[in-house]
Amino acid sequence: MTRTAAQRRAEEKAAYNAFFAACPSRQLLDRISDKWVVLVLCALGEGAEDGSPRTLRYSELARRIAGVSPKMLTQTLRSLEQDGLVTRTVVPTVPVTVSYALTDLGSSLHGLTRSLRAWAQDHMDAVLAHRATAGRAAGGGS
Amino acid sequence: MTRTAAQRRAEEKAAYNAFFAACPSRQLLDRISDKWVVLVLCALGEGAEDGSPRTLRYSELARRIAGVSPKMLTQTLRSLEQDGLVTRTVVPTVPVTVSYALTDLGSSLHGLTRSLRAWAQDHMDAVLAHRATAGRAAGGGS
DNA sequence: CAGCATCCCTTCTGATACTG
DNA sequence: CAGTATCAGAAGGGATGCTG
Repeated sequence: MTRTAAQRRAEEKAAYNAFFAACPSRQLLDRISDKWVVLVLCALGEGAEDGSPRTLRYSELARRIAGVSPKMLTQTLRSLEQDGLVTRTVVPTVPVTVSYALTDLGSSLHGLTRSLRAWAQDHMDAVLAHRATAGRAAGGGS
Repeated sequence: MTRTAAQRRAEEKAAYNAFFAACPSRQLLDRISDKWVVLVLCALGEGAEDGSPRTLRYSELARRIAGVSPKMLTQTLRSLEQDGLVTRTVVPTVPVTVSYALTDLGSSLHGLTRSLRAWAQDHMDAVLAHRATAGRAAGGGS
């Protein structure tokens, strides 16, 4: 059981492994593997590569991400805020104004979510084609 | 790259856009934004960059992805097979043997899932730190 | 070994309605 | 505008038992 400090450090460095059920990274993976998370990060990150924060208001996000209910949008934003991926800024104007923006951490994930969205759009036809042929290859079908 | 505004409009209109609720790519995005999908693709794709298919048996997958129930594993594999991301090969040995492997389509997504898993593992500490400070920011920290 | 079927509980998610 | 609260239905997901 005796381990050197170097060994222990190396172990801690590779400590997180999403293949392990008990690993916290599994939960994190579950969180970011979410339709709304991907779309929110995509919306907030679009056009922000140049460094401009691209802050979006709550209603702007809701408009951009068609079909999202206020509940899910709020829930998603809250979890992202808690995890340090987005910032929430409240401006106490008369009709209160709330704007959201990506943090550096969020930006680092945005690239992936954008690719994910792009993949879904780019390969939609291929998947659709496969679904159409699937199931009839086995001769099954009543 | 010179495109008229009309051409660009037509192109955007025709393309899949996950921001639209009715767009099929929204459903596809929802499908691939799944914990088990990510882990299965990660498991099947590991070490397959050189072209070796890296086929895994059902039980091997189950062992690798700790904590997955047979139900979820089968369900995930079926959906991936239907969408043309993995192939399912049955070898009629006495104890029947079933192996799974990524298709080209699946391989194209594997890079993203691997990055996703890596992101979760790499930024776990940062997220954990943020969660710890979240909520107590208003009352000062300890 | 590799599933499928079933039960059953939990979580998620989407309307709807209401508030500061 | 930017949420919050509540409810009901849908889906997720585990445990168990059973096949080929």
